[in-house]
Amino acid sequence: MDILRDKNLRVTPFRKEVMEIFLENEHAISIQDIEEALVEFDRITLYRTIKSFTNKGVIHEIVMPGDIRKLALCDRVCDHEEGLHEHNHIHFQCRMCDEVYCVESDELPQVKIPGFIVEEQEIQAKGVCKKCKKPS
Amino acid sequence: MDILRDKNLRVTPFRKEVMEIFLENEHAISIQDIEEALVEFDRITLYRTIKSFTNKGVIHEIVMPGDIRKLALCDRVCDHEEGLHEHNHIHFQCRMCDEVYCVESDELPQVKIPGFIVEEQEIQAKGVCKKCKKPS
DNA sequence: TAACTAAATGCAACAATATTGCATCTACAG
DNA sequence: CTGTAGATGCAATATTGTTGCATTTAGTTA
Repeated sequence: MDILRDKNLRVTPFRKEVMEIFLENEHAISIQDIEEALVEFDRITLYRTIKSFTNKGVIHEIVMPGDIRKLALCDRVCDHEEGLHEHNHIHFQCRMCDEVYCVESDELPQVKIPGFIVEEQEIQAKGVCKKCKKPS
Repeated sequence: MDILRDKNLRVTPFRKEVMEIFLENEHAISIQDIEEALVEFDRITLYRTIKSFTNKGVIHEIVMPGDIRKLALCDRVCDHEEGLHEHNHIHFQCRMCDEVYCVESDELPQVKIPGFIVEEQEIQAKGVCKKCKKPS
């Protein structure tokens, strides 16, 4: 739970539970996933916990086409500050298992749009994930 | 209103009004934008209208980081079927005016992820739009 | 280890957003 | 002009997220 302490977030039993859930999953999870994983909890506290985690850069929000909203730990693939996503960080959704993963791309070329100044870009990809490609 | 008729959607006064709003704006609009533009309306009908339009490919939904949900006409930049977005279609949000645009990129290279099969990709960009870059 | 304090929690109440069922109406095909 | 599938509008309800406030607690300091 040093992740929390490092970000100046108090380590409470509830926050530990929530962190466990994130650490157990290697893919991004939804708020519903968290709610289902918790045995007993207060919704308001959960929402505030998520907000704290997001503000401090412990987790980040992922929005995919089709109203899919997920959360994922930040330090897995990036080390962002205040919503900035650098590196070759891509959000990938598998069409077989539907899971969303934060992955790194080999190369991530900068997009150009005539007349527009592009400062940040985020790529969302769909296809088949590593697991579904070659089932264990 | 041939757009609607072509997609086998009945042309009703309400749908005409909604279409007008889409046609008046060259950027994507939110449900709230539509609600504000309508003088008097039934929310349920509006939601159902949006759902019909989306299902038939008249409009498409755009989800941007930060819980930003917008709607835009499809035929402007793409000719998709059932949520498939092909072409060099990019969703761009201006950090000055906050508007979201559907734009085309010069080139849009295919992203590669080791171990994953990438079939589709969508790019969300942020920066400064054409209008804010050089104010009229 | 005891006490303090800012941070976190949990309850109640609320606000905003979206959906379902059903009766009525209407666009448009024949 | 008429029939009917599709669209509308109302009521009721579900889902999702927020605010205020009193209470508790993590982590610091004495």
